[in-house]
Amino acid sequence: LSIGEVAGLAGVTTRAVRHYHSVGLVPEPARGSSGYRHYRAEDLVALVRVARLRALGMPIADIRARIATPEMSEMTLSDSLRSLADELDGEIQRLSATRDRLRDLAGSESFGNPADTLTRALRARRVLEPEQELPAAERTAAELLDALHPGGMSGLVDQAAGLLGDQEAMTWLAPLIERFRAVDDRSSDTELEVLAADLARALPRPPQAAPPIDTALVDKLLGDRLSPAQRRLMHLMRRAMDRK
Amino acid sequence: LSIGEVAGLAGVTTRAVRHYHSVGLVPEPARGSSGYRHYRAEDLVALVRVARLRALGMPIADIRARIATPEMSEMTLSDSLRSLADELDGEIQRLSATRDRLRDLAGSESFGNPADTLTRALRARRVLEPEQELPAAERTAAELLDALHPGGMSGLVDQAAGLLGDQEAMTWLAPLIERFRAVDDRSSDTELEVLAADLARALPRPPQAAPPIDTALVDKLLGDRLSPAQRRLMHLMRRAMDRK
DNA sequence: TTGCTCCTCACGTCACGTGAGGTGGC
DNA sequence: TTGCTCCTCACGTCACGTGAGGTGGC
Repeated sequence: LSIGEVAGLAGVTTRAVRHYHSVGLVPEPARGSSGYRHYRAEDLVALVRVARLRALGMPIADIRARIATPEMSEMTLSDSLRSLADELDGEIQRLSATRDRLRDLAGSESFGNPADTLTRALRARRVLEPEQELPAAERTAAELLDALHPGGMSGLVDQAAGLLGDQEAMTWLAPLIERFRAVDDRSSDTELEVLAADLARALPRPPQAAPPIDTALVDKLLGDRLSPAQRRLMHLMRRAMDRK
Repeated sequence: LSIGEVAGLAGVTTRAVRHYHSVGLVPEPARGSSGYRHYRAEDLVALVRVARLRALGMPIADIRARIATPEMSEMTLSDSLRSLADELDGEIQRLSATRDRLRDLAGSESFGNPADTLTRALRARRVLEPEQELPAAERTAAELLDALHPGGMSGLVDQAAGLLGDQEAMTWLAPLIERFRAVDDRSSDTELEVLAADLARALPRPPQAAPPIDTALVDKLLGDRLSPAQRRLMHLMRRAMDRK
């Protein structure tokens, strides 16, 4: 038989057959005067054995080990088939989880647009007027928050939904947002400390679910984005939150 | 931020970050005097965007296409997420099927031992005596049949179970097997023709489920294994079966 | 001063796929 | 004589992993 014929019978390509020869999985058959490989029954049997295991997902190294020690008992073969099945179980679970998240994200319409997502959320809560846009600095902040939060902006919005949905909370949160936006270098230390304390009291403690992000990194990121006064305010707030 | 810091925040390795730079997925950030990359908020945002899509299984080429045309609508993004999910569905199905076959084979104890499987089957049907071994030539034939049959030897045995399990059939099948084994070069053409006709009448038509194997290939394989008389017998049988 | 992180090549991974350039077989 | 199959390099795939050999930063 020619290489194309045995390949067809084994259900693999000729390239795969040559590959198995080159790595020693299947011995080279005899050659004719033209250099063509001539396969006999044993050669086909050896090839099909390998092709079957490959089709089941067994790596070449494992197949080689099995061929090197043909006295390996059936028990051991059953065991390795079972362990391949177990590995597949794990992979199927991972893929299923990813698929479910993909379907969620495809339906949520908020993936990859953190600023728009936040704008919509704030408008729905009347923190922004229907036609009012988010200030540029806060759009950047939204993208950063989205990047740092494992669940992205929609996860953040979900997490903050309790606060944003609470009408009573909004009556005192809105003025705080105004005061935060008004901070500049002319704000006095006393003002900053009072605002920091007020904000720390008002804001919910971040749930431990989100892995803690090194505050030094956040500081580095925001360093060139905030005014010195805002940076001092953030530090005061963080200290106040930590004591909480 | 350093490359290690952004990599940690994005949940990837530093090598992956450099790779994204080298293929143009994430722009190179500014460098310090020491040659170190210095990442700012935008750089982190760009990196996390890519890392999220990669974690969802989107190929780099697709991510690049999406970045090249940022005006691509949310609809299109939802669509590609959905199509990724659909691809995963297919892969999950394939993996589940393979896993099930692995579990079957692990339990069947007959994978990879066609001759032993056939010996057991024949002993159970009393075609072989309990201690009688399969003749060497028939062991080879069993391995070849196993290799050529898509379901392997256990599939073949299952397929032949109806015939082997039928006590009445065995009463006339056993003598036919004896007559087949006795064929040699002294057998006359008439004898061969009669035996071929008898065998063709007795054997079940192979079910069409098994993909037909080119008879010329089988002939090549058996050419050096059978005596000329046996080859003639096979040809006569095949002709008789085809007419059936 | 000692680790630790960073830098840039550049080869390795895994199981073949895919030409490139040439020759034998029906 | 014309396709078709076969032959042997040898690079390509995919997304990085892994040293190798060297230097800056805390």
